[in-house]
Amino acid sequence: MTVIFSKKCEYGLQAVLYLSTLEAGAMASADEISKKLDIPKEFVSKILQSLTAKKLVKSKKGNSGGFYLGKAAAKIKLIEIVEAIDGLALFNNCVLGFPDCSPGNPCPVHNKWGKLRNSAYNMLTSETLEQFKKKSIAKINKIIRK
Amino acid sequence: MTVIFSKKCEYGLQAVLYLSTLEAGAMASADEISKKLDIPKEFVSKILQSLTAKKLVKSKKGNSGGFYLGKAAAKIKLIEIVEAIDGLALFNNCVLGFPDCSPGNPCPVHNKWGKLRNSAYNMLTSETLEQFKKKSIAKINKIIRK
DNA sequence: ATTTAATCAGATAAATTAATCTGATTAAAT
DNA sequence: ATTTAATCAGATTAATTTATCTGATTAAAT
Repeated sequence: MTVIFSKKCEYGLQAVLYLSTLEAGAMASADEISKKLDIPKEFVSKILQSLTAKKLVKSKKGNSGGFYLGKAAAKIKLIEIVEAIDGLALFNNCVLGFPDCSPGNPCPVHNKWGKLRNSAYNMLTSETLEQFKKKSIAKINKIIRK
Repeated sequence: MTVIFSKKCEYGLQAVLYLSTLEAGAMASADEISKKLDIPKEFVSKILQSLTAKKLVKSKKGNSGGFYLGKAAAKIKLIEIVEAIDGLALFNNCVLGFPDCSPGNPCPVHNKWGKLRNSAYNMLTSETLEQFKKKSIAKINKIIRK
């Protein structure tokens, strides 16, 4: 294995980045998102449902319904999605799995990992979806559906 | 979830760090390791078996047998354990799960993650088990078995 | 020789995560 | 009104990871 985020979280992040590229007022169906990102439709649908429950995403039922961001892209940070899906354990637990890792009882890589973890946290908090928009559009447009 | 290393890998790293704290010529049984690190005996046994197959660890069968490092602690780096158990996908795959993430086709956090990933790699390659020895001893001695 | 305590090997079980399926509800469009 | 296409909800299945069990082999100690 070796993973930072669960598949659920990866898909959630991708889907939310996708929603952030839509023009104001537009929405995207689970089917559209699934096709554009090449991820299982029912799975992305479930994930967005859970994000809907947490107000990060909104949905509209019925014909021509779909999902859209729960608030302005300029007000959403990736960490919110991560927290909603995977939680913040990554930023609290010992990277080597030792119990009670802390400054007073550090594992062999405690300090190094601490710095890294802060950088990771920063990566997820310093920019908003709005600031990622250009890059998101570029990346999503290059995904080739198998 | 949200994990860097699998449980298997965490336990493997802990066990190898434990072996590195033994005095020259000594070995430790799966039972001893299990008790000292508070991890399931059969599991750590299996993991060390797989590391034995890869020559990172050696074992001696029979009464008063056990496991010991396959080479000098000064010649083993954490990355070798990680590679043997989890592989190096962490250092190759996109952190957001996008396909074909590369400088020419980057995801929104590609550059930031690239730097982080290098630091993580460095954390696992810059020091040997020998250099971690003091810290390993200190940490292991503070583990309280439940 | 026998006992004991260890690794080793393979099967199995349990738990978690990932993915899919089915049916109900909702609402726009015809 | 009916059809159609969407979310929603919950159940189910599949896959993977984590953990345990059983028995065989090995070798030191008595």
